[in-house]
Amino acid sequence: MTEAEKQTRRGAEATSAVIIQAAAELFSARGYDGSSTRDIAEKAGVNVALINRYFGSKAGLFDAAIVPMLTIHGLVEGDMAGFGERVAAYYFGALPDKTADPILAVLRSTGSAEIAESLRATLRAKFVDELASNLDGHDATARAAMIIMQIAGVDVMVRVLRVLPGDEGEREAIKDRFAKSIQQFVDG
Amino acid sequence: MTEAEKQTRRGAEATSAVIIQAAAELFSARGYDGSSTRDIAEKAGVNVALINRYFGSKAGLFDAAIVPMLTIHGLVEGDMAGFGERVAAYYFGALPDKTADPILAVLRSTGSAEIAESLRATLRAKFVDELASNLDGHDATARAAMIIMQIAGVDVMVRVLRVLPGDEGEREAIKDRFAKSIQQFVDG
DNA sequence: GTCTATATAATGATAGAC
DNA sequence: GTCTATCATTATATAGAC
Repeated sequence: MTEAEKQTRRGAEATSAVIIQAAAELFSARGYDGSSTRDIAEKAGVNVALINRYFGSKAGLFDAAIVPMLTIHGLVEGDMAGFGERVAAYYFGALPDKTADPILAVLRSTGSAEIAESLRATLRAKFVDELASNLDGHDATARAAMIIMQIAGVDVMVRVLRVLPGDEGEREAIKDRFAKSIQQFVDG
Repeated sequence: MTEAEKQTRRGAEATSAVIIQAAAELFSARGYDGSSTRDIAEKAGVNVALINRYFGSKAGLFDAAIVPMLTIHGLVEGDMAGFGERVAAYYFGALPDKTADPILAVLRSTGSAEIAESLRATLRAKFVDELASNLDGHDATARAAMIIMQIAGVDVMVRVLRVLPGDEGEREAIKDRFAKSIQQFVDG
């Protein structure tokens, strides 16, 4: 390996990718304020300076790593008659503890005014409006809003704060009610 | 005023009180990570050093300023038949932009692992269990959990992220559905 | 393309004078 | 009881060598 190769062995694209992956995981786990650029760089195995080189700023990295992942495609694909059950199974099932979850990243970053402000339009379009377009019948937007609010609520209480559920019996009871509560807004 | 009085004109109790008031407002507006002890001290009109003098640490101040305010007494007092309407009116009404709101403080502080961890038991007792004790019929805990999750969801989407509602018509439509959705878990 | 070194600023916390 | 002064740490971001 030549001296030049030592500094070229990954390439801009691959380096961006590993930074984005590390950022997505850290932002998900600790939120925006809780994730330092140093920690992200270390996790990615790159030099700190490269974060600003490729993304301009920490906020720019959040935009690149989290915003494009904000989607509900995984939830709305499939029969909408099983939507409530599907969402309930996701939140009250095995709980994968995914290494990167953009919704967790957003909910853990609500303390940053900069992030919250920049996300408003994106969340509206990618969540509320996108879901509404998958709902038949009237008042689709209000019904989509109710569903998104409930998903945000369960995410905060179950995954971020982990206040719920208390035990296994409670988990089943809440899961059942949650599925029905979501589904009623899908149905009308 | 003597030299001694210059350094005694408020007293420990009053000084603690103004610090707590300033902290409650700043933590509510910017969350834990977003509120520096210097900003809190400045807002309170006291010296920074007094924060550690009286509360030991920034976390100790959060405990003193936010945790005792975490209660749903204001919501559960009154006829439970009107609970859903009451909560909906609160979140979709004039929106007071209260200067201090402990729930906002918590939701904006979820990025801090230290805070989230220390709040778990308190939130469980003061919100879920407290509300459950105000519900008649079976499965009170699961129903209380559903209500708390929906309140957390509306708080995040409406007050913290302000993704909803889009306009006035939407506000009314969501408010109506939200009130009914809450009330159904009060009724059984 | 990647690094070292550093600028600059802010943080939480403490010691000790008054 | 309150202050000044400061410590020690950490943060984001940039300049410039290689």
